[in-house]
Amino acid sequence: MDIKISFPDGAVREFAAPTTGMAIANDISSGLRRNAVAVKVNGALWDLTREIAADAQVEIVTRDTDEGLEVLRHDAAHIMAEAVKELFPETQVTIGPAIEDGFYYDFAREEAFTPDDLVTIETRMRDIVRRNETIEREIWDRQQAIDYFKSIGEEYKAEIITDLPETEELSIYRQGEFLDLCVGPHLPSTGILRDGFKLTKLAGAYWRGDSNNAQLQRIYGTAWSDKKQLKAYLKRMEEAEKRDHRKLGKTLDLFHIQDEAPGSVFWHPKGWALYQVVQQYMADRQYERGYKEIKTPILVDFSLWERSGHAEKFSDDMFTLETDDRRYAIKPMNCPCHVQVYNQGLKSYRDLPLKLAEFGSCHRNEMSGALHGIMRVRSFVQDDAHVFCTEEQIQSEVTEFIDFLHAVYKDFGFTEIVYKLSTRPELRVGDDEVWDRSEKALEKALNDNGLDWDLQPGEGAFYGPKIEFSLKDCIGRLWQCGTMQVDFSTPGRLGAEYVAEDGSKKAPVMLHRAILGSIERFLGILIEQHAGAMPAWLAPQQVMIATIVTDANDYAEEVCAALRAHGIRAEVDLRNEKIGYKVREHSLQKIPAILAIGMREAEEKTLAVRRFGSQNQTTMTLDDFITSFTQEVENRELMAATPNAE
RNA sequence: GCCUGCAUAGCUCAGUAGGUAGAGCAACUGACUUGUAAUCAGUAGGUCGUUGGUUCGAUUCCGACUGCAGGCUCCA
Repeated sequence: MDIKISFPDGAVREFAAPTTGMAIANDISSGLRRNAVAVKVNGALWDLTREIAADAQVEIVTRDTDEGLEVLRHDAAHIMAEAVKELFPETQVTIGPAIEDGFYYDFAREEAFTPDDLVTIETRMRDIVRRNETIEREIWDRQQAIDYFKSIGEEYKAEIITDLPETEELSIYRQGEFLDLCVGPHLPSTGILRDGFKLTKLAGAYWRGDSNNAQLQRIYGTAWSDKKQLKAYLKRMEEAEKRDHRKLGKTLDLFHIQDEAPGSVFWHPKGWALYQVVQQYMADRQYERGYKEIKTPILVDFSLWERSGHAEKFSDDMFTLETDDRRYAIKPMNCPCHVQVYNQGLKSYRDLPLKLAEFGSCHRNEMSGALHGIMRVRSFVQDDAHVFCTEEQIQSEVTEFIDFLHAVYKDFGFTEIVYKLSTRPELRVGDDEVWDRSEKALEKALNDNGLDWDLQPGEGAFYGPKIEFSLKDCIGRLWQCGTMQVDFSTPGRLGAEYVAEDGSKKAPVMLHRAILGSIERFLGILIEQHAGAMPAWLAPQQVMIATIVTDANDYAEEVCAALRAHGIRAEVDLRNEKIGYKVREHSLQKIPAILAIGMREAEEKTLAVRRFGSQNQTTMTLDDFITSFTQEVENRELMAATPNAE
């Protein structure tokens, strides 16, 4: 009997039933068969060797596609597990998925793996690939599977199966002596993985992601369709690490952190200049959009935190101190203080929405292992603001905020933003009906803006749902920056109210929101985004005036004074060095414009302008330079447009 | 906080099978007055993260602590 197989290009061909993905690929071309790793049957990923017995829509998945790579990476994880079981039979295997760029597998073993073990394991993996073991899919009975894994000491696997829904079909993949529970699909044999993989790092990971559980040993690896792709990836990572903000913070002399103040930043003149540009920019944009900037205390009596609910939920993260028989907390958040400002004087519905903003200095006693450069610190400043509004105003305020955030991120050059919506957790305050409305409001705002977003069920704050806006660092790690949180609880707890149209007193809704998140974290991402070469409007030092001969010093000073008078951040380099030396040094410092001044320029009252990223020089008058550079800064241009961008 | 690893000059790094360390750049001094990514010569610079132990002797071996890196957990 023949079955009809239709392909993505619309073609339909008949095959004798049953057939397989492998047979179909082979029938199309030997090249396709060689590159095939799986097959999509009516949209579901299947093993190449699995029988196709009825008419179907079929697509061969090749090794260089995203889905193909996922299969390869998943197989790499299984092959690693097989290698580990061969080398260290006392080890229990747990789970091992494919992840972005690679894979990992979590192992339970008394003894710790060493970096040397990684080399041994990788070598054994290559043996297994060379053996080209057949990988077979088997359907097992639930109890049989539990008994089997228990019998070989794989308690974790048995636990996984026990927790699977009864209805689930149990597929077990067999490769050589190694059997693993897995939904698949997998390669027909281990040899197909080839040699585009490498084990990268060793880490601890909690069983089922819960820090109350046992800690397992996780081995990470990366895997690609071939060795060339692997090398390209390793090269990419190496290049990306050059953009690390911690490295650039040092070489560009922006900031440092030292042992005596872990998680707190010492800002150097150039770093602080950048910091202030960003903060002032934010202050101006907020002013334009009707925010009122305030400043509240850092040290506040602990009782306020008890009333706000922070003491209960946050006390582990709070720094506290006792003096004169009073207990204080160093604020970890600004919200309770903002409510105190709101509470001064009677508010009417006509005052809403009231937007109170603060560059609030917060301190949180983050766990030592969580600290990371200036991205995750213990002392940071939030571009925090609280919008006090009525329930009816939530929707428009959230929409307005997303628009605001986009405008800001665009100015800084960020285009890739990851959106997440976190909804009601189990432990929460407020009626479900109110939660329904606020979650809907956030969801609608995301959808109205046509954004792709991920749902994080149960991840919301106890007082309300939130949207998280995350940006990626140089190696693709995600950092939450912006946030929008709906809060029905805090205003009531802290006695905030307004007089409504009907004369009754009501508690306002509070929207906690930040765009940069923390200025420290945002600057870290910003530095990595631009690889330290900041656009003119952000560059801490915008212009360096470098003299060629000492006789040009006076003119150089004159130029510097004129630039500074126009608000341009300029310095002079009068050192007795060759121009080539100065150009090299200031280029390495990634200064947007170097103005070289020799006798020619001094006599003609001109400048030789060299922009960062270009080898060219353009001679122009001081006035022309000031005009064009000022324009570039005012427009917040991301790329040097004039005078000689490459 | 947990797991693994790391800590040598201002920076980037080398080194010691246990006998108190070296390079390049930077700094300082002198010469050179220079035209777009490193001018030459000389000088100086280190309790080898802190702290216990083993040893005749520890920067090196072992332990603790602190910090950092990667990951987990947690978060802006």
